[in-house]
Amino acid sequence: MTTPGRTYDWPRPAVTVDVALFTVRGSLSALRLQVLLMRRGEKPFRGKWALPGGFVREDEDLAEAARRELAEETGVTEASLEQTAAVGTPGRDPRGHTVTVVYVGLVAPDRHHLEPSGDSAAARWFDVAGPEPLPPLAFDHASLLGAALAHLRRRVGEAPVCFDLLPEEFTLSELQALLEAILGRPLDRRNFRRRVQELGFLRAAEGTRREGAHRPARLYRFAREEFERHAARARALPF
Amino acid sequence: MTTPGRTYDWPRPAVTVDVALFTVRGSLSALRLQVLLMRRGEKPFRGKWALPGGFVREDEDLAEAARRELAEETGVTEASLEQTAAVGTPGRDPRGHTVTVVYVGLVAPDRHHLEPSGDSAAARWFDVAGPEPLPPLAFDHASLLGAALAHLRRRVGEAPVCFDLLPEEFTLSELQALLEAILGRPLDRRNFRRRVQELGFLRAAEGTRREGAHRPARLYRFAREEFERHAARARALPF
DNA sequence: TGACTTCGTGTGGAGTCAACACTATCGTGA
DNA sequence: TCACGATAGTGTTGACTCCACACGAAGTCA
Repeated sequence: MTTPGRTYDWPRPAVTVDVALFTVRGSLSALRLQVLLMRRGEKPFRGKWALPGGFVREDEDLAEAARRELAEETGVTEASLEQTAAVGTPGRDPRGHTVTVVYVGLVAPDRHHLEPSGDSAAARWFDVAGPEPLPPLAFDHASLLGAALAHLRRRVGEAPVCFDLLPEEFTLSELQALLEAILGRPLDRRNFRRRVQELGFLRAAEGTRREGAHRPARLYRFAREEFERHAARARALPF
Repeated sequence: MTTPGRTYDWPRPAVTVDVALFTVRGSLSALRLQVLLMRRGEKPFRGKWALPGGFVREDEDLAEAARRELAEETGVTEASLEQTAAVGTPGRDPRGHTVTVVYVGLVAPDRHHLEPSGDSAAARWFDVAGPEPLPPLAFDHASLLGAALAHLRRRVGEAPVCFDLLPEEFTLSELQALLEAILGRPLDRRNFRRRVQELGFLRAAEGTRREGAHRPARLYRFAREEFERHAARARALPF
């Protein structure tokens, strides 16, 4: 903030945003955490997979740029994004000095259609932890992805981000399976149920869900107003 | 990361770094947390106080830019900086669209001399929480400062950042006073002493420090090698 | 030598956390 | 229709962690 003149005309680093967008997919008993990658259609790294993202436009907010790039490249429009970090290591982009701001987001698997468009040849979901490893990524995106995933896992216990991934009414088993998929480890069922119910922003809904040859499950809704009221109580969930 | 051509020539946002540098100053019984501000010598906001910072140069790493700007503007060279967040709200800089990456750091009050130079008219330490409030800050720096302080307070229990602020040998009372100043609240003395000693990377040094008409205090050193070995044990201190 | 100041130390009670197993309810198929 | 399989739903206990709290020790100074 110390330029002598009115404007600053020296060579500037470029500014990009990259989005690590996660979803969960699969049957309740085998939910898999997935990340959205795009196959690059242009140089550099043509043909390699990368996080969706792109250049920030003049007079565009960072979060807005992240949303725009995500929508343009993948058709995903309704994702709540959170900033992870900014990275500007020289040499990370062969086209020139580039500072990227990484965002992380979560979307429901059924609330979006992949519509790769424009200069993006293809967009695909990849299992984060599966039998086959992620493909090699362009730029330093492997490292960005790792940081984004760590951020998501730290964050998912602190805020009700995950309720966006569930239908309006859901069962506690669904909620638990969702968190297990994100965290990548199993949770104790009784402890889990006790805690989330003590939080006080789950409202029992009418009816149950019959979904197989077994006892039906109670349905719940996320009571957003209760959550906002008792935001003080919403200290980190110990997951 | 989707430019069609080799380079990207559209108007770019400028990239700056800003540093919220904190120190503690005062007598042991009344340490005050202070932040380093500069009085701007140029438009815009000439005459207002602001965080030190400036434009990132071509092919310069973000952290390196933060260190350079800090050194150029204030003469402070040995500060370990940590990234807080990136902010790029349109309109936050009247000169044009500017994305800033905020760093937070801590320095010992006696290990630096303020050497405002170049285009900086003045640099001064201000009490963060004192009888007189901070002056109005340029740009959105008040908000950046708040976020940086929150980051520091979250972080100070997780890593031994604060040992940089102490002399080679220090007493537990000094360490406690330091943390109290940073956190802005008192800590229970016995709990504090028990915890830090259980961490296992304080090594008792020879001798004591006589500093008044009372019982002298044992001296300790920070055993960095022990810390690195038992980094696993270095889970968050419950401060 | 008495007063003052900070140093240094341990326990008990409350709350939190993880581990753990059985009954309830439904569908299915013999 | 009855036995089986599969998931839903529910409490307790022990270990650990956290916080609150008070008094003797060791030095200086008047």
